[in-house]
Amino acid sequence: MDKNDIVQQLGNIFEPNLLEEIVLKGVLRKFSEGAEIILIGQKITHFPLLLSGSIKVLTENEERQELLLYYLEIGDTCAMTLKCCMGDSKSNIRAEAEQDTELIMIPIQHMEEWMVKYSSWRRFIMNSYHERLTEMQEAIDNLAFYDLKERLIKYLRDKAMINGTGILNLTHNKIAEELNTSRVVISRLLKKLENENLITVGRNNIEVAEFM
DNA sequence: ACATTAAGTGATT
DNA sequence: AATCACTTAATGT
Repeated sequence: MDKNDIVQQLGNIFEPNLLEEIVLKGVLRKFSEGAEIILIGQKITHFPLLLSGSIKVLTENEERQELLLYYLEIGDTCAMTLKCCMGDSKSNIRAEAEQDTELIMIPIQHMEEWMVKYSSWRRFIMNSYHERLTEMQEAIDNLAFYDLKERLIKYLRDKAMINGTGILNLTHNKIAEELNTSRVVISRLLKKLENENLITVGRNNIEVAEFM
């Protein structure tokens, strides 16, 4: 991916002068599927702008139990990282490449400067906060108001959407971890969903039906 | 052939 | 819905 591609991907979001600065100051990075992008407790020196692929963002407690929060797609940035730029600079989330992903990493010192200089940057930041906050709210009432079976259905549907395919390479164990439950329970629920013809399950993969 | 990892099952809380 | 203990099946070396 070269400069022209970057301009292409982000051209609708940012004004030309800002685009130039992004290309100039940013560092291009690639992560392959499954790679860890940000770890909990990691110090944040750059914040990511997503060029291609997708990233999943999770929280984790002291016992290393995790919970999926939301996905980032092209043109998104991580609001949690933005938060880190403001105050204390340790990450309280974990980010992992959901697919092969290209990012442009921008040193955090440009944050504030750009807020003053570029209106498209201000709009972008506000927008990101808004979107992420909305997604967080969804994640919360998902947790509070739905049982595990419904959460699992949502999880599979989102995953299929993000990956653009109904065929998901997942183990029951991975799903259980991301939904913070146990493998046995997931296995049983998947079997139920299969009986309802919503999915078909195989070893290391699940196929989500079209209409789901 | 053997060890490892993923998934299925029944019983219990 | 979680946990335990155990089985079966698939896969890697």
